[in-house]
Amino acid sequence: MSVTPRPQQNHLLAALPTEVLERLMPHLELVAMPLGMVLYESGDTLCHVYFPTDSIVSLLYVMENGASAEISVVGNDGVIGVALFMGGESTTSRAIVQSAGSAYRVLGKRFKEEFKRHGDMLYLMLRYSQALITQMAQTAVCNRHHSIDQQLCRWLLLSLDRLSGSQLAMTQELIANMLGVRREGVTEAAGKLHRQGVIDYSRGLIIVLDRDKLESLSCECYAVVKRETDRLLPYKVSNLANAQA
Amino acid sequence: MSVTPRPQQNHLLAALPTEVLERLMPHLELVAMPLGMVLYESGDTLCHVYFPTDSIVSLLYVMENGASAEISVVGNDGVIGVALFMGGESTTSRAIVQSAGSAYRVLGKRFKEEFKRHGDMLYLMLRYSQALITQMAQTAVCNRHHSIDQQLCRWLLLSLDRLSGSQLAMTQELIANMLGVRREGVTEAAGKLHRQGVIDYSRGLIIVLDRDKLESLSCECYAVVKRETDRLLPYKVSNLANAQA
DNA sequence: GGGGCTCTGTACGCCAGCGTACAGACAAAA
DNA sequence: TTTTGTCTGTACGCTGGCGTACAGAGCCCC
Repeated sequence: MSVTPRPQQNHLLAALPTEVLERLMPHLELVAMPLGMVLYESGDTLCHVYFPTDSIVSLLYVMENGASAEISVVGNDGVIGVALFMGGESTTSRAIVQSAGSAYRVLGKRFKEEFKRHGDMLYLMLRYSQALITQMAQTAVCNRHHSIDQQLCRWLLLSLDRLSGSQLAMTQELIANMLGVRREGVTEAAGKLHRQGVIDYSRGLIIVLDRDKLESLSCECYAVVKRETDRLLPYKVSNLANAQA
Repeated sequence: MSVTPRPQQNHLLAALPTEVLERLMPHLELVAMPLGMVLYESGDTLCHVYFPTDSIVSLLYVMENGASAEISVVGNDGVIGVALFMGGESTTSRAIVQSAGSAYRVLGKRFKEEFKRHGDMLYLMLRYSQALITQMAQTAVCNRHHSIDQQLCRWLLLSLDRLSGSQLAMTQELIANMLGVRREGVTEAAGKLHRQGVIDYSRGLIIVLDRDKLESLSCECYAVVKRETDRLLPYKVSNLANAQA
């Protein structure tokens, strides 16, 4: 537990050429990411970008009446704070830690310096942004067309992919907030999965027993996002500048 | 009708410094955009980027079973084909003309050359991309939480903003496809608006009579997207490079 | 051991939106 | 003028998810 995570646990950092990463390294600051921590609020001017190593962050939109909906989810596959290099400096959503862990962060200013060198970092970040866009688009589709049962499966899979192991510490209440549905709806959906032997859980700890079945019960949205993310960001993104040509 | 549209009718092109626009000008090709024209299909490799002058294009996700949902809408305020410069070269959505008109297009290759000069074009495109992201996020929220009545208002306003005048040529069937709901649902919602004197319509032509009321009947989503878009892309985006610093 | 808190399970009425079906209204074509 | 096709209106039963309410169950702390 007390092992210091390496920056390379984040796939984006790992995908950077070594010399770029070394340039960045002195500016990387390890931060603890406790559950519920708010990295930024809707409208806040971002001052850091975060690269999770083993934590998961949700981008959540909170409506005027307090209801919420998850827009996308970021783990060690991504970065929080794309608005910094997109030029907007802030977004209309909230970034909140959904699964505790750590992250490396960089001052936005430093980060933009590297970004502006117009090399691998820029192309990598743009590709990641497109993956994020895909995820948001699919969230919109899923919210329109799929049942809570299906969405819960999708959500569990998205989280699972960003964690090691097959457990996730998560209450039904929190999941309901993310999905933007009633807690009771999640209870029912989870109950069905339990009865089918797909998951096990109690008091905020969910254990996935049968991942394959989970995938088969999920809507197509999970697979679409995963396929596209893998396409855009293969494990080791090599020679980005060339790929861009 | 037969007046040739100017490139500057597109806000993004208009926002470019004159010397950049002049560099681009020889490569701009005017194309007619008839209703229903598909600019690209899910998975297609994009070869042009399109700058609408007076047409409107929907980014639509089509599911395996044929059901669809609009992800975002692009008019003379934007550009179709961000995936080209994001590096993915394709997307999971379809781009289809929702309102006939014209657009200027540029070969992706040419466009990327200018983009890579790393100047105003790049920053402008990134800012636009963030506006697009905001729109997608809000679509997801809206799909989750708001009634068809509210969504129809939002949709009409989004379209209206991208057209001159207060008419839109659009059947209820098409609107239903965009919103991802039943045609009958749109008929009912439109009927309510009609009875309240907000709109008038017949056989594919909708006339907005009371825009203020339309805004008041819409959910917050419209205003959120509009505010953020205006923030990111003020009418004349000046001195982009400095704004980025 | 008991009190309090959080998390989960269940129940009931309600309604928005769905699927389906069909009829009238209008327009262009024949 | 009739026909044909498109667009719009209405109806009916069904169900998924909502709002609300409350009860049991596990955990921590005093």
